[in-house]
Amino acid sequence: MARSSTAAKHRAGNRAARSKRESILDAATRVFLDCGYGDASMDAVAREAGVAKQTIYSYFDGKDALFEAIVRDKCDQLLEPIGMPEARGNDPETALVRTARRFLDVVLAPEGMALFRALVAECGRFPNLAEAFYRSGPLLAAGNLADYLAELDRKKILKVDDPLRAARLFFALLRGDLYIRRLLDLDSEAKPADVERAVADAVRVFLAAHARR
Amino acid sequence: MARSSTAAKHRAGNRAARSKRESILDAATRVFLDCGYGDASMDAVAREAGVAKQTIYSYFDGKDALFEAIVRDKCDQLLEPIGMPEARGNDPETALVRTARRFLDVVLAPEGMALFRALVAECGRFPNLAEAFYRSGPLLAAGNLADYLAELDRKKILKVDDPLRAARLFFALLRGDLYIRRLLDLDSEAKPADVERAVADAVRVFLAAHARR
DNA sequence: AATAAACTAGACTGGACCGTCTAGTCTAAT
DNA sequence: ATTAGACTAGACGGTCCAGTCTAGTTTATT
Repeated sequence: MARSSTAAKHRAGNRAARSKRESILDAATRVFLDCGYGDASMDAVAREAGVAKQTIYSYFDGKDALFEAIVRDKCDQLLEPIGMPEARGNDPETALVRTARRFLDVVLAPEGMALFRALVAECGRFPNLAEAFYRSGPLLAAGNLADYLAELDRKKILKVDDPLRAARLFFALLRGDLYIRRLLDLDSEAKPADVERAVADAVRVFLAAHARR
Repeated sequence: MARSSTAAKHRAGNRAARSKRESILDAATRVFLDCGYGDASMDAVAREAGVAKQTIYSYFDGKDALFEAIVRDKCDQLLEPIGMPEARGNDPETALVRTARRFLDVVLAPEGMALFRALVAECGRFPNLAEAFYRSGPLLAAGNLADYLAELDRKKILKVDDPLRAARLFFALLRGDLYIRRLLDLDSEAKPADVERAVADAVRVFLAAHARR
């Protein structure tokens, strides 16, 4: 273990190395999410990062590894707000509206969409990435909401027999027409008014279905 | 207009030419939907179709045109059952369950999923294909269901203020956890029991939200 | 049978791109 | 100043592939 390769040092991380690593990651994120894995070239990443191609290979093992790194990075970064449980006031409507808004803001945004499209496109090549995304995104979000719904059920505020299933249905309601159109890139951005309407619709239907009568 | 090229004759379509054209389309469908546009090679299509590569180019203008052709083909073919309006009995639950089942059978099936993944992956390169899919799939299906819901509202069986929005929400409910997991290829096939549960959940929530009280 | 069109097998061109290599430059520590 | 490690610019080998071309074979039509 006497040998200490360049790559190893980089992975450990000086200050300078970290910043170089990050600028590579930034550039790679732009290139990969813009072009997709197949059409992204390592030369383009190097150019975008203002770095020699060799430098990329001293920080990352290859194209696959770089792609994995940027996807995991963006997953952590984008899904963080979705993963956090919403403030649990006793007013379910407010909490649901906030949860829904936060979800759609991330999911419909250009970066979130590009990430998801890349994952869908490459799920055959990188099944582990798809799995990681699912766990830290949809699964975590549904779990958190389920906890809150269970609480509302205990307090007899709503009637929620199966909190996890209910949570998943709530997020499903949010993946409506707007979502499909964004996924197919038919709209380049979601208009805030449409987002607000999607939120309101989902909350209304959800509350109607789980009202205590 | 005296000239009659090979390609022109093929487009007009003998019987033999049509069958050759179809075997190319079949092979191309398999290759494109298996590998994705980028990783599919024309040599692979030729091999799979049992045809010389030149023959493909005498029937289609190039890789793009071939991809367009197979996507439009599969759209027409797969989305046909979704586009048809459901028998309109006066029992909304039965009609909704049937509609939901038909939708999920197509959408979750390997071919339907592969088509949609390809569209999502290539929507940047082929925006017109995404648009065509949207119109003959989600838009048509929602339109048909909306007509039925409007009828139910007129007959005072359900309360549906905005039939089109309601129809879209119904289909959104069907794109739940099962759908996301299939889209990311985390499950290779949907278990019938899970499909049936997704159908029942969606119908239950939808009816609760639109019940006449 | 003759002839033209359709088809096949495979070579070939031109280009893109991954990953490596070389030669030289910059930076920082001794 | 010297020296080692990090970085740059660009060339290069190898692979893959879209689309074309050639030469020969099959099919169908007259």
